[in-house]
Amino acid sequence: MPVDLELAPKQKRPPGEPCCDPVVYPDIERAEAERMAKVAKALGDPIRMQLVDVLRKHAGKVCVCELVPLFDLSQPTVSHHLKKLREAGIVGSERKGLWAYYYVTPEALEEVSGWLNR
Amino acid sequence: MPVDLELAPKQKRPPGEPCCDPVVYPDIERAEAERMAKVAKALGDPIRMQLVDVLRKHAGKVCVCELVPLFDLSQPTVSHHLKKLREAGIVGSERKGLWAYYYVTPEALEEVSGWLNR
DNA sequence: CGTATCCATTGACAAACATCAGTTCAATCG
DNA sequence: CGATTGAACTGATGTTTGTCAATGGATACG
Repeated sequence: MPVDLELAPKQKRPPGEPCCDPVVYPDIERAEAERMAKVAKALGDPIRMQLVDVLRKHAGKVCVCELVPLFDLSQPTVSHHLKKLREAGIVGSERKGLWAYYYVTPEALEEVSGWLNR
Repeated sequence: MPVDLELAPKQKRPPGEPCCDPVVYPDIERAEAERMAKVAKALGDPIRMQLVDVLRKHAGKVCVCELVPLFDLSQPTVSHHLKKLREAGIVGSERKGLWAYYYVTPEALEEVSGWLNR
C-alpha cells in the first residue's frame, strides 16, 4: 500500500534513461481511492454539502418538503442532488405515503473520515 | 448554525398554503459549505485522491517526475490534476531548478476532517 | 371518481471537466 | 551558444454536471 517512492535528490539523468523507475500501484489502493473519490465527488457541491449537513444535524429523517425551501432551487434540482447523494451511498431514503424522508447512512462518510484522520 | 427544522409529522396541507415555512440559511454556513465543497470536489477524482494519498504518506516533498509514472496518464494531465489540488489549497509546490516538488498543506483537509468528525 | 399534492424522471442546454497532442519556458549540461 | 530535460500551458474534443420546465406516478382527500 505505501508506494515507497525513492526520494533521493534529483540529478539530471543521462539522455534516453527514464527519470525514475515506474512504480506499480497496488489495485487495493486504487479501489479504495475510487470509492472515496466517489463520495468526495458527491460532497463536491455546496448544495449537497449543506444537504448532508442538515441531514446530519437532524439525527432522524427529514422530509424532502422541508429540504426544498432551504435552497433557492427548483424542486427537481434538489431531487437531483439527493439522488447523487443516494448513489454515492451517503444518504438513504424512505417513502411514507406522499412524503419521502432522507437520512444519512454514515458508512460512506466514515471511510473518508478515517482516511483523513490517518 | 443549526437550521432548526420543524420535524413534526407531515399532514396534507390546505391548498395554496406552503408545505413549510421557508428556513433561511445563515451565510456563514453557506460560505463554509462552499469552501469545503471546493476541497471535496478536488478530491472527487481517483487520480487526485491517490496523488494526495501519496503526498500525505511522504511527509516531505515529492518530485513531479516521481508522480507521473504512478499513473497511466500523460505528464500534462498529471500536471493538470496537481493544479486542481493547488487551486483547492490542498497542496503547495516549490520549484528547485528543473524539478518541481509538491507537498500537502493540511489546513484545507483539516476543515473537512473537522466537519466529518463533528 | 376527480383533483390536488409530493416527489422523481425526462429532455434540453450551457458550463465545467478530463484527457491528449502539441507547444512553450526555464534551467541545465556540454 | 545549442541541445536536452522537467514541468506548465494551450487548444481541441468528448463527457459529465447543474439547472430548469415539463411531465409522470403515486397517494390522499372530498
